Amino acid sequence: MVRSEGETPTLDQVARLAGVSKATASRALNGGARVSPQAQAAVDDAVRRLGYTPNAAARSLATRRTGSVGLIVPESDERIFADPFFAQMLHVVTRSVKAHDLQLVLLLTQPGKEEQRLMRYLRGRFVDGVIVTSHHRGDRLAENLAELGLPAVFIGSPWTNTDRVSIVESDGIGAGRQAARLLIDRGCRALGTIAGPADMHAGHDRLEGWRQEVSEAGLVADAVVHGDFTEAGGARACGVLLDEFPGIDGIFAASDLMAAGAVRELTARGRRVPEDVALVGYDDLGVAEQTDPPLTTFRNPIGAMATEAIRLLAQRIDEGPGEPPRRIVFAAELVRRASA
Amino acid sequence: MVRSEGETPTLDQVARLAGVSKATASRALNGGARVSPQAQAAVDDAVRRLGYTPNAAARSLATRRTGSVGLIVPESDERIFADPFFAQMLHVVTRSVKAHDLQLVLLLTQPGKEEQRLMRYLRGRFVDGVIVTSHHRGDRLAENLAELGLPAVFIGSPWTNTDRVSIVESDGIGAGRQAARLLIDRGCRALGTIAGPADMHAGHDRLEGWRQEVSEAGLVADAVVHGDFTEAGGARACGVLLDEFPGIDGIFAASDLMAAGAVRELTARGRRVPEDVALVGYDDLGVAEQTDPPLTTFRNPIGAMATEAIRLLAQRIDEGPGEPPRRIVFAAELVRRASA
DNA sequence: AGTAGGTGTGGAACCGGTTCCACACCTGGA
DNA sequence: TCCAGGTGTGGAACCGGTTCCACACCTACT
Repeated sequence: MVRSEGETPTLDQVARLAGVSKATASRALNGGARVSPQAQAAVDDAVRRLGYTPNAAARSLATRRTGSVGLIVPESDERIFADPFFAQMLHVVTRSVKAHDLQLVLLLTQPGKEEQRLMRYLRGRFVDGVIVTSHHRGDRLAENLAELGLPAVFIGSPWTNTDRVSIVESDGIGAGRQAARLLIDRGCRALGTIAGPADMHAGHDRLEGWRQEVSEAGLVADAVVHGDFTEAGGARACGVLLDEFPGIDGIFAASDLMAAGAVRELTARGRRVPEDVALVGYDDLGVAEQTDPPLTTFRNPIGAMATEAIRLLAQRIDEGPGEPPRRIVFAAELVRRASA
Repeated sequence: MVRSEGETPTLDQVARLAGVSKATASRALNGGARVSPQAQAAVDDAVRRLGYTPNAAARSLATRRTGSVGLIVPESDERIFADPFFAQMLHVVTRSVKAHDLQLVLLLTQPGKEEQRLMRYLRGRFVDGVIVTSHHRGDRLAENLAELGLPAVFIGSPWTNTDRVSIVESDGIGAGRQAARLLIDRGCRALGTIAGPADMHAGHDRLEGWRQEVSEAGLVADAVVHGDFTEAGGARACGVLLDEFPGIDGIFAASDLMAAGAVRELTARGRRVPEDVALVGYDDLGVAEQTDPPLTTFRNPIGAMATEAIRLLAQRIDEGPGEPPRRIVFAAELVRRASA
């Protein structure tokens, strides 16, 4: 390389070295429309010799694009690192984002807190758009993002402003119904559920579907305890269920981590799974295979959701705010193992 | 707010609304040196009424600062999400970075691969500096970063160019020695170790320390099997150790995850821990407490390392390349539990 | 031969901030 | 009274790209 260490070459230097104008050099860099083969070659060569890379800030300023998107996760640290859901989510989002040649900026915030700070950041246009996952009832993110006019896609529905942002989600109602149906079909008559946190939409839907199916089958659907999506919380909730409804013989837990806690609690109390109590989980992200017995559960389609979310976001960023927000629902596929 | 939805206000509009020049408005925004109280108040008011936030790209272009730093993790996906080390690292780095009012850009790459793409990104000056963790032997990151002149701090030493970048690490040699000493003191005479991957410096140091202490005690230090820092790999490595050195009575594993695998393998083969084989791990990030028996291990000081790394990085970004790179070593504290 | 239309090209404006510098004004000390 | 020195202020240059537009040139068709 020609340039000396430390100082970064500019487009101006490239253009001079190639013997063309900045305008032509710029065009040559970006696809080469309206550039002669000779000019293109000269620029390519100059770029190589100088080791040139466009300055991100300057390009952003001119194009009004940054080429990066934010992943907003309004969740407490413990949950983020204990729940494979987030690891997996981060994984698939990272991969999808890479496929669109975008950069990912991770924006972890405490739920409810720091929202001002976050909005200030977003208003600065550091990112072209955002993916929001794990949205809670109290957050005003959907509203704030819509007002800001920043392209946003929610993975998992927010509680309000659902018509102002794009949403990609899994069919929690359907999963809840299927779980209940499965337990009923295998002969369970005293059903209970360990639901997700009441302030999260995903858990709410699974509970709602379960309720519907149980009621329609003519059974009572009042054995409901809310957990916090952690294993310990699942064990606790399971304990409460057993105390209040001793005859319980079938449980739907809204996440595998909570189901794993339930297995532990049931085993500790001498109940066999599935003989005494059948158990259905949700997520299938590794945990379900490692419990004893392995869990019958639903495969949370987060790979598909993330891919679709990024696609939607990239499209929205490219096309501008013309199109109305979209909502896409993926079915969660039942995976039968031994627990029910 | 006065402005209409969608369009972002500029400094020019703020200045006009406040009745001052752009220059004065800019000064008022940044600390207010050389600004009269009246002008300051007028600008503050205009900012509030317009809901103004400075445009990141424009500011970056002018100041040659972006206000964000990258976290480079050259590691395969499986390991990143299976090993609590990374979760914890991400957690503490996120927190430290926030304290310095910086933004974190997560840069996950496959080890060895994609380095060109990464360097192109860094040359674009999207970030002011980088933290590198989990460096492998084949990577040329240290060299490339040094040449680029981008402030960089490695958590865990790279293999080469150690004098051209700043390094924060834990004392692997000391830990290896201590582990060996502990096993020897409790009466073990046939020692083995499940070392880390041969291409990672952290594992190398722990092995080296162990070797030194074992040799100095007049014992043979040839029972060495390399694992891959995963649980399955630990179990496998333990199996190999037991096959080749049946009389083994003390093992040092370079990570708790591998130690957990070793516990599983030992138990499966009917060896009691610690009665038949004593076991020492490394990391103490949650896993060590959950094995049966809980692991005697070393507390990997990643909180302290991350804090220090960010401090060093922020300082280097502020002061420019004047100061020479620094190297800081933290001791890993022994945590005694039941396995040794 | 004359013109319509396409192709390369470079000058210059522009994106939205920061900062250098010149200048006006005010204060206090000689 | 004069001047040195400090304080606010605004004009203008600058950061490093992209893109609009005018223009020159060349081809092909009427």
